Amino acid sequence: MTKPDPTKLTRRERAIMDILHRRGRATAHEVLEDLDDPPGYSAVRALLRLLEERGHARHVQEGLTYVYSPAVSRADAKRSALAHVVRTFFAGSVEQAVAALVDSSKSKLSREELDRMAEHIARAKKEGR
Amino acid sequence: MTKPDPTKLTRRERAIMDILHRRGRATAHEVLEDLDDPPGYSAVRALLRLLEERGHARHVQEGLTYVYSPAVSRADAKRSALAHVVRTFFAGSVEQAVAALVDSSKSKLSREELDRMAEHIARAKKEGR
DNA sequence: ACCTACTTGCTAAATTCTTAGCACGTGCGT
DNA sequence: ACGCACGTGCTAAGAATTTAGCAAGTAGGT
Repeated sequence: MTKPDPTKLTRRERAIMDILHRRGRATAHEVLEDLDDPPGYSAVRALLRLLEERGHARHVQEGLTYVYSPAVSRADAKRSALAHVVRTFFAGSVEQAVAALVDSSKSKLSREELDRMAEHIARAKKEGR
Repeated sequence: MTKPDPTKLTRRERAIMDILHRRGRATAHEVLEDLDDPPGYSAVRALLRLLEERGHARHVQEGLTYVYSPAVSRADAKRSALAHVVRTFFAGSVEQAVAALVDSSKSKLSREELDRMAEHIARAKKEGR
């Protein structure tokens, strides 16, 4: 089982994989809907087939149509996406990334969310002892 | 001034922009060093020229050689990279992203870092009142 | 049973990326 | 002043991608 490397994806492939990750699962039509600058329907189908062939996506047949989803677990995808951003833009510092995340949407964060984050960090502190 | 859209980058272009962001500034040779699966030197130079032409990068001449850097401010780049990941993998929830970030490297985070994060959140809570 | 509306697979052409190579310019050591 | 080592710009060929279109199959309504 060779793990698919997301950095080797083509531009369109990347766009499609993002949609798959965002929605969890999607048909060719749904992917098409979400694409910026959308190509034809056949093009989307061809790309989905390719992605599956290369191990980035899977599909399940539902009635007559294929429903695609990412081949890697959501958890792994999250981890590696975050790791990449942290490494690329924050010199590997998780602390800085968290700070930026909080600042970037300070106004949109409810008191409850902030409390839960604080709690989460407190818990990490305990465990890490 | 139309802002360059990072999602429209080609695979190699993306790889190069990541290096530029990571290093802040780099010559063609440095970019080449950092590339996985490196192409020829001319290829790198050509790509850098293209990136500049399309507004993704700039260069400064230093002695005889060009030193490239990303065209957008580091702050903007961070913001949009994070926003993209949060939207794609965390259904827009900053809280979940922060949790994943903390969990993903629990063991590597020092007590001091955790304290500073907690402090940062506390401050956000105050301001948001 | 047939027609319509939908699906998929596949092929091959069009477009876009990617690359190497050549021409030329600049600074430095001899 | 010359030659060498290094830089850039450009062009055009090669590789890879993206795309549309056609053939065929399935379900459902009439």
